[in-house]
Amino acid sequence: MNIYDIAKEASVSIATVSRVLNGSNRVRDITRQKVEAVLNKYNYIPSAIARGMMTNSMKTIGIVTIDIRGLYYANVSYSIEQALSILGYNTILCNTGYDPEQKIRYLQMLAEKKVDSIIMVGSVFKDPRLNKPVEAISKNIPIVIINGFYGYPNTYSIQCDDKTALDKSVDYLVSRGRKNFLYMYDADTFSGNQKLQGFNEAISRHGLKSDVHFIEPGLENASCKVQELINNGLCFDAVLCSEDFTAIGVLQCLQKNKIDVPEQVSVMGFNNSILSLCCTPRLSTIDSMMEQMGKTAVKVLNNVLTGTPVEAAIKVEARLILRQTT
Amino acid sequence: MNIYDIAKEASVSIATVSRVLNGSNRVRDITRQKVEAVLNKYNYIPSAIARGMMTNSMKTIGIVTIDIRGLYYANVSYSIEQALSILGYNTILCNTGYDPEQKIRYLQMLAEKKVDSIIMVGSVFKDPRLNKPVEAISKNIPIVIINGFYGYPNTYSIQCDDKTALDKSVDYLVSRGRKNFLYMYDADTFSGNQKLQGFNEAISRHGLKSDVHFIEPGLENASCKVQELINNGLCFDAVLCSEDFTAIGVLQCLQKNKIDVPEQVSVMGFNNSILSLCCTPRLSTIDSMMEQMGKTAVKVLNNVLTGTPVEAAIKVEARLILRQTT
DNA sequence: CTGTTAGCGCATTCAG
DNA sequence: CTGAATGCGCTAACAG
Repeated sequence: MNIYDIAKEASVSIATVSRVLNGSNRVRDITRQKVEAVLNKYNYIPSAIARGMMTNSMKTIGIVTIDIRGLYYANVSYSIEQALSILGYNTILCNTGYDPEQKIRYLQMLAEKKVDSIIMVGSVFKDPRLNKPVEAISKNIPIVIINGFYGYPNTYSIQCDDKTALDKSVDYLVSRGRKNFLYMYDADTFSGNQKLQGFNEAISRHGLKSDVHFIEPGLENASCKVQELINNGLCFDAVLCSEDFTAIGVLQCLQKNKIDVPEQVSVMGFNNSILSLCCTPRLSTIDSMMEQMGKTAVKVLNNVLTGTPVEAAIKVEARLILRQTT
Repeated sequence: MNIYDIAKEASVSIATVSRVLNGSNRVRDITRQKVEAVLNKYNYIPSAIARGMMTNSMKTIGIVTIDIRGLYYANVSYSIEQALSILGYNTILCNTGYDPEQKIRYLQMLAEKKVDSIIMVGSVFKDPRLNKPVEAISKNIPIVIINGFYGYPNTYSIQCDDKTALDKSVDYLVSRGRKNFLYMYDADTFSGNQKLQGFNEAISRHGLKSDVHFIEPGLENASCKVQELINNGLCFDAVLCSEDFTAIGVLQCLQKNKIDVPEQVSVMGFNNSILSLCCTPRLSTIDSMMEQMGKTAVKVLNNVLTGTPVEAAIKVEARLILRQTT
C-alpha cells in the first residue's frame, strides 16, 4: 500500500495525498477529509525510507558510546533519546566497546544510513588512530561530542567542568582538615584527564602531597588496590575517585580494615549515580549533570540542524553532593 | 557521490558497481579491482536508504523498553545490540516511559522506518488498550518480546523463569528456618506477576503466612514502607523483593532499625545487578540472566528473519545467587 | 487549491 | 561476465 493506492481510492493525485500526509495547508478541507478517510480506512503508514530518498534524511541520529550498561552512558543516552524523540528523531544506539575496528564499523554504518547527526557520549574516539575517520565523517555529518573535543569544523562539544569539580572537592576536604590525598581513576578519557588535572592542581595549590593510581574499572580492582596500599603502610585521610563504582570499592575495603568513614578517611565518588545511594554510608560524590548534558547536546544539535549559530564548545558546571562519606 | 559517478569514473555500468559493492561473484577480477580503486579513491559510502528502497529493509531493528536507565533494561538492551551488530543490524532505541500515547508514537515511528523487527524488553505494552496497535504492527513486523507474551502470530516470546526462581528462593529460606515472609514488588508487569505467583505458591505449599506489598519503584519508597511495617509491629524474618534496588532500600531500613541481616532477617533482591555488590552486606539475589535473554532474543529473531522455524515461547532458567544477606 | 512530472540512489531483471 | 532499462514510494517544483 503506497500513496498511489491511496490517491486512486480517494480520487486525487499523489501530490495531494503527500500534502495531507505532511500537513501542508494548501489543501481544501473537503479534500483533506476525503483523503484522511482513506488513510484511516487502511491505517496507512508512509515509508520513511522513500521519504528519506527525497529529503535525504531519515530523521535519525546515531548515539555512539562505549557501553550503555555504564550508568553514566545510560543516563546521558536516555536524556538524549527523550529530547530527540520530542523533536521527531529516532536514535540508533551504538556500543562500540574498546575495539578501534568496531568503532570504525559503527561509524561506517551510521554514515551509510545517512543519520542526521552523531552524538558521542564520552570520548569514544579518543585514540588518535581514529582521528581520520572522525574528521572524514564530520565533513558530511555534524558531530556533537559530550565530554570530549575535536578541533574539526562541524563538530561541537559539550563538556562538564570536571576539572573545577575535582578542584572544589579537594578544597572542601582540605577545609575539613584532610591532608593526605589519594586519587584513583580508571579511564584515560578526556573527562578522566580533566578530573586528574583538577585534582593535581588543587593539591599543588594547597602544597599537599598525594598518591595517584590508575586501576582497571571495577569494584574489586579498587578494593584490591587500596588493600595493597594499606598493606604497604600508606597513610591517607581522603580518597577521591573518578567513578562512584570505584569509590564504593574503596569504601568496602576500608570497612573491611575497620577504618571508619568518614571519621578517619573521607571518600568521594563521581557521577552521583544511584550507586552512591546504595552503599552504607551513602557516598559523597560529584553530580556530573548527566541529564543536563544530554539535553544540552540535543539543543545544540537542533540548532546546528536548523542552521542556528552555535558555540563550538559549551561547558556545564558540576556540583558537589555531600553525603555521609565526607 | 553515487554509483553513477563511480560507474562513470571506472568506465563500467552502475550494475557492475552495484555487484562489486554487494560482493557478487559475477564480476571479473580485473573489473572488480578497477571499480574498487575508484571506490577507495573517493571513500565511497553507499546509501542504505536507496538500498532500503529496493530491498525493503534498512537492516535496522527497534528495541522498545521503558527506561534504559534501569539496569535490567540496559543490560538486556546491550546484549541485544551487540548480537545484532554482529549480524549487520543497527538498533533504534526507544524509551517509552509509561505513557500509552508515547508508546503508540514510537510504534508508529518504527513502522514508518520499516524496521526489520521489534524487540520489546519487558512487557512494555501490557496495557490492554495497546493490544490493537501491537497486533496490527505484528502483521507486518515480527515482534520478539522479552519477559512478556502475546498470542498473536508473528510474535515470539523469551521468558525468564521468574516464577520458579521465586519458588526456589522461598524453599531455600524455609530450609534455613525462615517462617515469616514479606514480599515487596514495584511493577505490575508480566515478569512482576510471574514472580508474585511463584512466591505465593511456594508460601502456600509450605503452609506459611506472608505479607505482600506493592510500592512505587525507588529506594526510599521501599525503606519507608518497611519502616511503616516495623512501626506497626509486623514480625518477619525474610524479605524478598522484585528488584535489587528495592531490596537495598529494605536493607538500609533494617540497618537503621538495628535489625541484623542476615541473622535476624534475610533479604533477597532480584536481577543480580551491580547494585547487589554495592551494599553492605552484599545482597543475595536472583540472576535473571540478562545477557542470555538478549542473546536468545537475537537468535530467535535471526531465525525468524531467515525463515527458520522457531518456537513461539522460550524459557530461560534463573539462578539463585547467595551472598551475605541470607 | 490540485495534478503532472521528474528524479532521489540503488538492486534487479533481462539481453547481450 | 557486463550493460541498459525499470521501478521502489515519495517529495518538490512547476503548471494549470
